Amino acid sequence: MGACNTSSIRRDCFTCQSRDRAEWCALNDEELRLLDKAKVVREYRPGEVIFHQGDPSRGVHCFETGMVGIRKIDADGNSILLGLAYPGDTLGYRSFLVGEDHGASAEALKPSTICFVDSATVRTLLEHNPALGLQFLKTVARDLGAAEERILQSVTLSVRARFAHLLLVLKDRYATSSEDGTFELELPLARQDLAAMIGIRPETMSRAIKQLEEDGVAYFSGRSVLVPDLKRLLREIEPESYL
Amino acid sequence: MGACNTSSIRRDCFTCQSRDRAEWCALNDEELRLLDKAKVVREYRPGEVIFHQGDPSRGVHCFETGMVGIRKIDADGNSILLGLAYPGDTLGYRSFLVGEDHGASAEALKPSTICFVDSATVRTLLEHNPALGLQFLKTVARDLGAAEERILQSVTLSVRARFAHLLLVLKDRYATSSEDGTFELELPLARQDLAAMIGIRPETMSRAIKQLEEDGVAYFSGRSVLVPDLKRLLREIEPESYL
DNA sequence: CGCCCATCTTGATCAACGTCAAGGAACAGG
DNA sequence: CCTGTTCCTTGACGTTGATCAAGATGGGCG
Repeated sequence: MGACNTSSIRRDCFTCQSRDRAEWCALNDEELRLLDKAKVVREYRPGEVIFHQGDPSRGVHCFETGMVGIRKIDADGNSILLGLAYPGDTLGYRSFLVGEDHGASAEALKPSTICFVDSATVRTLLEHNPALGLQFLKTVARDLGAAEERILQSVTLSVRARFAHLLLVLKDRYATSSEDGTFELELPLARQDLAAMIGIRPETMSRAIKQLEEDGVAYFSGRSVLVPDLKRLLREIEPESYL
Repeated sequence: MGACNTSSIRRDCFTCQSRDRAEWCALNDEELRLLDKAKVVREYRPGEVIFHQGDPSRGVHCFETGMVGIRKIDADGNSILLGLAYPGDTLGYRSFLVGEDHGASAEALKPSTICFVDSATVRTLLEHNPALGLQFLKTVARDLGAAEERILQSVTLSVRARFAHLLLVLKDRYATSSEDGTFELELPLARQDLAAMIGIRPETMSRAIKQLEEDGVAYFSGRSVLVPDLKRLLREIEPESYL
């Protein structure tokens, strides 16, 4: 699609708003030019897959706008959402770095614009600019920390506590008003996917929601959630508060 | 082994056998000299802690000989073994990279020799030699892949399947004979710690062991395990084999 | 040899979660 | 407006693994 790609507007790495949030902020003009020339932009509609688990890694994906989910499936067909990705994130960098096939799938959850950069280019940039590697190092180290935390939580915490935790994470990004402890939340995910985020069945998610409502911790209606008291929610993830 | 390196003998980074297995293989002589001068060697007895979860990161630890366990505890006191570390591994690099406190503890499980390298030195080396950063990048990316795999397994697989999986992992390092499908295994861990590796209680581990014995999959006696048929064990981690 | 202590095992019980099955709600397309 | 489809909820039930409480085992040491 040459110079144009969406509704006829030129997208390039220089004006990409996501760039400063990404690892690529380490690049200088010359390197950016290389990146810009190599990238292939593509729009994805909700449900479309950016790459499949098991596919060979051919490069990395630069997330420009939208929202995508990282999904991992095991041999039995059980799947969980490993996480959500947002503009500025780089997708599929892990498989690229270790030279393995993709260990998870990425699929658009909202309409998304994502650039693809082939392995050779990324490798050139990495060798050329050490700072880029250090940026990636920080990102992947952070991700690793989060993953390890999640391993612990998935074996020690109850569904209820894990769900409370998820709500708190989503709050930071999707809470509309957070004044006196009350806040409202517009969920970016369907029930199924909420369930997949914490590795449970949709039925169990329904019941967890019902319980939280019965206990007055949170009220759900469609995709919007009302939390009347942040402290009540926080108490859900605390150890038995012996007060 | 070069200058030798056991009790009361000079240890240096040049003759360290673990070096070529580690990220530090990227260093040249000059850099090695810097590392060698900065490092502080220390012996740890089983049970001794190298660093505690929550401690600020002051640098990284280079594993020379022995065996250590990485343990993570949550607010309720539940703990799991995130993994085992061996000579050649670098410990605590994650916290160092993101500049956070240690997210887990490291404790010696066997007598171990471990060098400490302060943050300033590592930072200098990283800035000085880009290849070192790329080495770390590979390591941490690999670890992240393993962690993500484990998240999925911990929520989808049964205790039995997770235990079978653990046995297979330990097999690669500790199996004595692996000829015709039969093999024997000398476990490096006590039951408690085996349990902690897959996030279950010791009681449950006992029962899992009993079950595997009743089904003829594996026989346990103290720390040695006899697996009469590898295929039987493999079948434990497969989806319901509709054969 | 016998004792102590830690570790491991066993049993009984219970809550949590998955599974199966059925019914309801929301929504797009005709 | 109806209809099919997908998603969500609810109920009944079974299984899994945690918990609590005793015992058993085994190794180090006097």
